[in-house]
Order: sequence, then structure tokens, then C-alpha cells
Amino acid sequence: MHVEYVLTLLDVLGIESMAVRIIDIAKDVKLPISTVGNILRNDSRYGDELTEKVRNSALKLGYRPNILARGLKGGKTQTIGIVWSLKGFHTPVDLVQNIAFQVQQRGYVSHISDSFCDADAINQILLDYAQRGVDAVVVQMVPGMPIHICLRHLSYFRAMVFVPSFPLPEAVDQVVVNRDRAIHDLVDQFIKTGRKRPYIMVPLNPRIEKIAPFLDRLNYHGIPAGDDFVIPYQSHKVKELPDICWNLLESRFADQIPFDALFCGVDEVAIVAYKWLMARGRKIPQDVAIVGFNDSIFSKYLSPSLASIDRCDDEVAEVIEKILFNRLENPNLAPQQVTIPMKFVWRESAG
Amino acid sequence: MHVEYVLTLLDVLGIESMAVRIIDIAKDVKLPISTVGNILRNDSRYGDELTEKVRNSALKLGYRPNILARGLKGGKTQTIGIVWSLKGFHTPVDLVQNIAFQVQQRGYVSHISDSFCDADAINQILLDYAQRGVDAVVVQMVPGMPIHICLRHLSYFRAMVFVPSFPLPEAVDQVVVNRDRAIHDLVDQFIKTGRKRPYIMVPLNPRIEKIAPFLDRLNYHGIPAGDDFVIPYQSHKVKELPDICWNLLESRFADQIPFDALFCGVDEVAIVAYKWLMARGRKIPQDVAIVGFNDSIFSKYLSPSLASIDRCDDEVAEVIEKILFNRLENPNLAPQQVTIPMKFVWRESAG
DNA sequence: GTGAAAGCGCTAACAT
DNA sequence: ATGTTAGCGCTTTCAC
Repeated sequence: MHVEYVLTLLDVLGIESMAVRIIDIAKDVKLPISTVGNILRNDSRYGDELTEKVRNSALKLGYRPNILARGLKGGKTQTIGIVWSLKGFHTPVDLVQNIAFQVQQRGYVSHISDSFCDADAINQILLDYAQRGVDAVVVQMVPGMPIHICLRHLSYFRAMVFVPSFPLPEAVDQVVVNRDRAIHDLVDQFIKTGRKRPYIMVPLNPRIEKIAPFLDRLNYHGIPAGDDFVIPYQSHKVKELPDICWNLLESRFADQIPFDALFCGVDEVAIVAYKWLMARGRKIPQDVAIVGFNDSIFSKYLSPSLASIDRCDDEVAEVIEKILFNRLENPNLAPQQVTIPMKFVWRESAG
Repeated sequence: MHVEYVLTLLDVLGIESMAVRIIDIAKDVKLPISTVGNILRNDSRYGDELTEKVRNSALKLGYRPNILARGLKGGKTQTIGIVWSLKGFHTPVDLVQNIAFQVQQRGYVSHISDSFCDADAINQILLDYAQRGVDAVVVQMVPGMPIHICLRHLSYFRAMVFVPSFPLPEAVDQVVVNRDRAIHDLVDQFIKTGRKRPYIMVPLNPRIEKIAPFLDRLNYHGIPAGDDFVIPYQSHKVKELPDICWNLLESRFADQIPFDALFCGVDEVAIVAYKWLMARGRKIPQDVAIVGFNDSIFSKYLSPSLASIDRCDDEVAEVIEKILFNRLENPNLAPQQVTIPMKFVWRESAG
């Protein structure tokens, strides 16, 4: 900062700019530093009188422990780190905000870093968190990501919660957020309403999350669905996603529309499909059924209302928080595993 | 963590779980700690040979400085804090992600905290950041928020960038993101297309951001617009927003629709308005023109395409980052102020 | 029950 | 040019 300016300003405001330390309290109450520290840490050995005196002084002076110093000695830093794929449209950023919010309510502060779905990036982030004395981390596990990248950092953190889409075989704390059930349900809905050629429009990777269960379920119903049922898109920049999808539909289905149902990787893409199909005089869901993903708040109010898949972010955030703090409070607990299946939400567009 | 399990696991993986310290390098190269530290800090006094030796050793051992120890001594922690109103739908969470992303690219880590638009909460967060040796903070300033709440913490941080919607009179680094121009433009568009009663549907607070410029501009055009032109909504939970708005329209305009244009606080609310109006047989934009807010990626693909206001998040994030790191690199710079006006984006729904 | 003192890992001022 | 040393603020062990 512009030092002179700041000093002047602080002067004008009459602000004391030094942080209060334990030693300041010690001087105030005329006791040794360790006594003050111990009392502030709720050491029960001290008399009520002393305790009260110290607490009052701390309150009076506005004492706040220096987290850096605490952490340096191996103490808790009241910090949790969240490693997530934030860029790219397939990702539930709301969920991250939710977790951060929960954590903040507990008096913790969170670091949020973009994993870029890249093993090396995750490794660097975890190393970085370790240097900072981060107490615990939440790591989104993308299918195909080697988990040992993360496990090697296990000893640096008091807790480590993984959020994969399929159960990890390792005995670690994990909240599995699985799409299979929801995708089965939506395919069943397509079948029930007589669809013969349901397509899927999603990013190509990771295949196992959406494409595989979709095609599998179609095959289960006797529809020989292969990669010709997949309309893959690349989404480097979220902003370009709608245009990319529009162009994809234009170029690939200029002559005819071979599908009678379409599962879109996100609700926003479903909106593009709506417009594209309507421009061709197709009726939704009569001619083509549509299902989106994420159950965005607007989906219910599209015309027709858009069926979607609910990731259950609130519940997931809640469970993550629970498991995380359980572990922090009780380090010797057996590893926890909770599965939260996403839910298919029927609406008009699904037929 | 489950200690036994972790130890076994680490054992199996053959992982060395101790962090490498300067002293480890010092032992490795048989030099005093300070020499190693100095060299690692790019002290130019040392010979090439020594320098190389130390650097190689650091690389070999995978040395990473302990940020806590560095910060404790008053050094940089490579951390920036972001204080923003995250809950509540009026807020550009994307922007926060953008900033965090930029910061990460620079090798910094970010803390993100929800300000709840509350002075006391902000105060606590800044105190907390100060305890953690956070290098710099970015603070969203909501109109009406007393800035001295923040200024009193000025001396704790190496940089402090404010993001208000109107210029702050104080000489501080600030990126002003202003709506006035965009709202003027959209009102002018309404007038140009002959609208007589344009309404606005937004949260009641802060009035000065959207409602005031909207009504002012209408009055400028000779339309005596007052609070009867405002349809205020409360949005405690984002998820409930569409239903709340729907019910609001239902109950307030059961008999007749008095407006021929509607400016919605977010694009999602515009979607609700679309459906509600269409259900009543109204044509958009012929009967009622609609403009949303945020220029969400789907707006262009609604039917009709939705006019909106672009917050220019990317540009804002970029400027914030630039000012922030300018200040960190050059503490004696004069305070910077940049204004980035939002932009009205015309599309079919605006008529 | 109370208090002195030894670090945590790093930085930087200060000797040599 | 190179090396010594005194902390930063807190925690925790161990004397008293």
C-alpha cells in the first residue's frame, strides 16, 4: 500500500494497527505467557479467578491467535482446502461454494483450487496445501485419475475426503456421487414412451460417467446403441458452449434428424437443442424428448419444462462436511463411505 | 486419519512422509542454513558454483518452503483473500471463480469468504485474514456498506482492492463495476420501441444499483415512473427464486398485466416471466418486451432470444488481477481506479 | 497449580 | 563473499 497515505489514514481514524499477541495479554494481567496461552486453550488446571481475568483481558484487547504461529508448531490452522475441476462446464461449482459456505460457518477458512482434472496439478496443489498447514482437504476424483497421487499426501493432513463418481477401492473417506441410477431412470423413461433412437450429447471424457451407463441401459433394453448415438462436444470455454453445440447440430444433422430423444450434458445445452429443434418444426417431446443435466433452477420454467438430473448438491455438501469434521474430531474413526445417487427429475420434455 | 492405516499405506507405497526443510538441504550440501536460504531467495552475492549446487539439491530433495514459517516472520504467504457476497442471486460468483483462477495461475492460493453483505461479517473475515498473513484482499463493496470497516485493516495487507458499483471517494485501489450505462441503454431501447409502462423485477436492496437508474431514466423520458413500476422479490434461497417470482406475478397481476416491458434482475427470472406471459397468451416482445441480467450463456438460445446485461466478468477479473499484482509489486504506486461499465446486449426479446 | 524455556522453519540483520 | 544468530507468536514439555 501507499505507506504514507495509509499511515495518515490510520492516524485520522485513530486506529491501532498492531495485532494483539499473547504477550500483550500477559503484560496486561501480569502473568507469564504460557499461563495465558494455556488458559486461552481451555486448560482446566487454572483457577476461575485467573481464567476470568485472562479471558476478559483477551476480549478487551481483541486478541486473535496468529494462525501462522500456531500452525508452525504443528497446530491446527482452521483451514481446509478444496481441490476441484472448476473450469469446464461439467462441474458443479455450486457444490464447491456450498462446501466453502459450510466450512465458513464452522469458523474455518477454505482454499479453493482448480484441479484442471490433471494429476500433476493436483499433486502440486496438495504439496502447496501441505506447506500451508492446511488441516484437511476435499478432493474431487475424476474417473481415471490415479488416486495414489493423492494418497501420498495423506500424512500431511488431518483429514482427506474424496469425492469420486464411483467407489474407490482404497479405505479412505469418500462421498460417492453417482450418476448411474439417474441415467438408468431416464433411459427407462425414453423406452417407456416408445423412443427408438435416444442420443446423448456430452463431452467425450470421462466416458464412464455418462456415456457408458446411457448406452449400456439402451442395450439392456434391446437397442443396439453404439458411438453413433453419441454427439460429443469439446468445451474449453464455457461461454462458447452453446454456439459449439448449435454448430455441431447444424453440421451433423443438416439433412435429417435421426434421434427421437436427446440427453444433454447440461441444461444449457438442452436449451440450445430446444431452439434448434423448434427451428426445424419439431415438437418437444412429441418428436424428440429432451433431458438435461444439473436441474438448474430455470429448468422447470422452460417451455416445455425441462426434465433433468439433480446432482443433490446440498445433500452432498452436507455429507462431505459431516465426514470431514467427524474425522477431524475423531482421527481414529474407520474410513467412511457414503454414496449419494443423483436423481432423475421428470418434466414435460421427457415425454 | 486412521494412523495405523496411513502408516501401513505409506509404507507400502514407500513414501517418505516428512517435509523437506532448508536444514535438510544444508546438510546435503554441507553449508550453513542461511547460505542455503539466501541462495534460494535469489541472493546474488553467491558464486555460480554454490548457487547451482544448492538449487540442484533443493530440486533433488523436492524442497518447498514452509509458508507458515515464512509468513510468521512477516514474509509473503502467497495468499490472497476474496470477500464477496456469494449467497443470493444478485451476485456474480463466476467472477470470483475467475479471480481465484487468475490468482492460482500466478502461484498464489486464494481464500474465498462469503461477506453476507454484512459489515460485521466482513470485519471478522478481514481480521481472520490478517491473522493468517494473507498478502492481499479483494473486497466487494455493496452500496451502503461503510468502507471504514475495511479501511481499518488496510495496514495488515500489502494490497487491498475494492470492487464497488460506484466510485469510492477514498483514495484506494478500486475497480468500479457500474450498471448505470447499461440500464440507461435498455430503458432507451424500451422507449424507442414505444413502451409506455416498463416495469422492473428485482430485489429491493440495494435500490441504487438497479431500481434508481431505471426509474430515473424513465422519468427523464417523461414517464412518471414510481414504486408502482417495481416488482420487488426476496431471494433467500436461490433455488426458490423462480417459484417466488412466479407466485409474485400470479398474485399481483391476476386481473390484468399493466406493463408492456419488464426488466428482470437475473436471466433466470426472465425465463419465468417468459412462461408466465406466454401462458397468458402474450407475445414477447410484441406485447411485453423483456430484458434480463447477467447475459447467461443460454440467453441467446431462448425463444425469443433474451436481451440482457453483460457484467463483463472476464474483463473485471483481469483488471482486478492487474491492479492487485501491480500494487504487490510496487507498493508505492498511487491508488488506482478503473471503471468498467456493464453493457446492454440487445436481442429479440427487447423489441 | 504455576511458570520457564525450548523449539516449529524461515528470514534478515549483522558479524566476519 | 560467507556464516552466525536472534527472533516471528505460539505450543508444550517439564521443572518447580
